Amino acid sequence: MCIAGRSIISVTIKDIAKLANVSHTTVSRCLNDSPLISDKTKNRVLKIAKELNYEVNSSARSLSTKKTGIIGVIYQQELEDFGSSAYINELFLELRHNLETLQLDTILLEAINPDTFMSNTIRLIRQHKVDGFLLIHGQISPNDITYINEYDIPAVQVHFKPDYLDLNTMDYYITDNIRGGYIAAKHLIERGCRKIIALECSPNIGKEFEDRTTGFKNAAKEGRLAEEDCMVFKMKCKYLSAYHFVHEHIELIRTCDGIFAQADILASACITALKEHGLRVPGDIKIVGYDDSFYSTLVPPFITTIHQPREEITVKACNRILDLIKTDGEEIKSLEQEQIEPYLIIRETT
Amino acid sequence: MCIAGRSIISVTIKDIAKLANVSHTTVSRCLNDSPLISDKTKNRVLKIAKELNYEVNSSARSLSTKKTGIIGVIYQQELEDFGSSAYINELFLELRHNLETLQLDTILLEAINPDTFMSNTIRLIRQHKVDGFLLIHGQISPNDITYINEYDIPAVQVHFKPDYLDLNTMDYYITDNIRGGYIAAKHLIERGCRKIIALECSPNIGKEFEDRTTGFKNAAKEGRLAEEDCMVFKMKCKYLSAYHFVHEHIELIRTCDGIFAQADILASACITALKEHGLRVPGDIKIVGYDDSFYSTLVPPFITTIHQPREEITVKACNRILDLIKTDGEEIKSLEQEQIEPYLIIRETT
DNA sequence: GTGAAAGCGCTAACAG
DNA sequence: CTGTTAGCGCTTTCAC
Repeated sequence: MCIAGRSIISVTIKDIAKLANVSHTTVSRCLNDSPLISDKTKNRVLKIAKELNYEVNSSARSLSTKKTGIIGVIYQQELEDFGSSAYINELFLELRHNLETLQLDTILLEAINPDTFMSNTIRLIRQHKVDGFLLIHGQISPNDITYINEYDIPAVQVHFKPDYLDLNTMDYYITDNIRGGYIAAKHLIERGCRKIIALECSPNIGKEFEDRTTGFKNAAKEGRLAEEDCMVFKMKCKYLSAYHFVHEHIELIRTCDGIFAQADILASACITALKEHGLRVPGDIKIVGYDDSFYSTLVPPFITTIHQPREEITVKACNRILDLIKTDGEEIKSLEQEQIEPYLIIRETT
Repeated sequence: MCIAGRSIISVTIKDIAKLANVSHTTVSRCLNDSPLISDKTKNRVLKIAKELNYEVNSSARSLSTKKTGIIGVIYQQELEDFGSSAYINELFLELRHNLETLQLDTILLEAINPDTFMSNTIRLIRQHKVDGFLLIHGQISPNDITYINEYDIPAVQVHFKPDYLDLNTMDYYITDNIRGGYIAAKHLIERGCRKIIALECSPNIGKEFEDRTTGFKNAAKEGRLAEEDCMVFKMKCKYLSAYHFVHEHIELIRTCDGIFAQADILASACITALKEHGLRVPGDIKIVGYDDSFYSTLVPPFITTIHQPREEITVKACNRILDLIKTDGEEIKSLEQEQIEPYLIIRETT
């Protein structure tokens, strides 16, 4: 099937114009649903467009509108380890999905090109390759942020909020980690725990884990646990770290009745290791995880955990970026900085 | 920092041309390292370009070259479950990384738009939004394949090879699953196993798992195992499936000395469940997994497994797609269809 | 309501 | 070796 000798793969508005006996300008207006055009011609043109299976040439449109319909999603290289970043990956897929719903395509990249060490963020902006950014990155470079702010590039920070920056100028949707830690500890205490260990992930990304510990301590104080009965241990967010921790501190752990693991993967490791020492969960010791990632329902007993409100975060972030792109700095946009509350999901480990 | 009153963010070749006292054509040639230009002007122009921090406007370039520098990577929606698709995700990140090394950006999408149920593949082609595709998808629609073939869109199938299609027209890099199954079983037999259970993942994507079973049986026959001593059980590729399987068939399993789990996650589940029944791995029963995903080194004992040659596959696929894009159907391209051999990694479960 | 014409930033054919 | 010119496909004034 060919139009004027050229394969159907590249139908242009001129082709449609010819068949509809109008100018290509009119076709363009029809396709963009301009109010200038009469319904009659609009319908006729759209029908032909459909018949020809027309799709806009996005380069051409971009060149003239300066919009690409593409969002750059920046992720953190170090999180490539899918084991310890299950939640981030779930987050990413949700973002991509939501963007698609909003008719936006997604370019995924690391902040830094691993070969040239140049900023991908800045490159994409200068190349006009994306309309904006979603940043799932706890340690984005200050340069990038400055650049984004200076040129007023639409961008929203998702999940992470780098604490080394003054982010007064950038939108973000993050979770309330203090609250999450608080809920977790409070739940343990309500279940009767009086001596609790918190497993804090380290290194800290932003203050994510530190905050969870803060919340944990707040609840402990509120529940009148003695200082020495709420201990905090830092470790890498890896299965083996928690696994070895349990083996190395088993005597201490035997004297405890609760563990707050700041990631489900750590909770899962604890359960396995405890089992090897003959300790029962939740009989001998109760455990609360964090994230509500797939780890929490991988092996029985399923893990009581803090649900990260990914649905809300991703939907809001995607809608927001779309807004920013559309208004494009016309109106002075107010800042959207929201901290969304996580909540407890009770399963079998408490 | 502004050039002619416009912010540095949009430096064009005309800006450079003015400063260098040449035509914009010359600038374009310099930037593209044309042999037509004298070294002297080339150096001068490039220096200025660098000073101005010039980056090409990719829409403009695309419009005129019909190349976008973007590859569409199509993944399978059902694989969103990161638990049971650890390997695919590792594969994807490697692909993205390699593409970036080749100066290609990556748009990630599902084959079908989940809202409109239209083909994303075809949309992107018609919109001229990508130069080609990498397909990590076992069940890509015949329509998409037909379209890709008909219009000669660069595309290479990675890891999967849909068996319902005549793929004589498309490049692919896949792994030899029959070989993988064979190696796994042979290793068990060499370690002294005489009664082995194979856990086959189902549903089958392509013939991936079926092939592994075929290889398994070949090795069993070669090792003179009795028919009834090499059993095959099908199950979902989920942790819990294998976990429950062990509990439900523990009496049978006690009579066995080897398990070939067709995914590391299944192997991991088996180990946990066996431990709960007091069976030791590898003492009482030996286990070989598949994929060499992060699951295989998550919990001790680390899993002996079949390494999927992801490095080779991804590098070859990315280089190939770049080739296809460059030559752009000029030369009649020969078909690249390679089946790459997986290999055994011995760890602690055998 | 519709069309003619200009322009987005780049590449490429053609001329010199 | 370099410049002039046209054109990629679309949107957007401006005129009618």
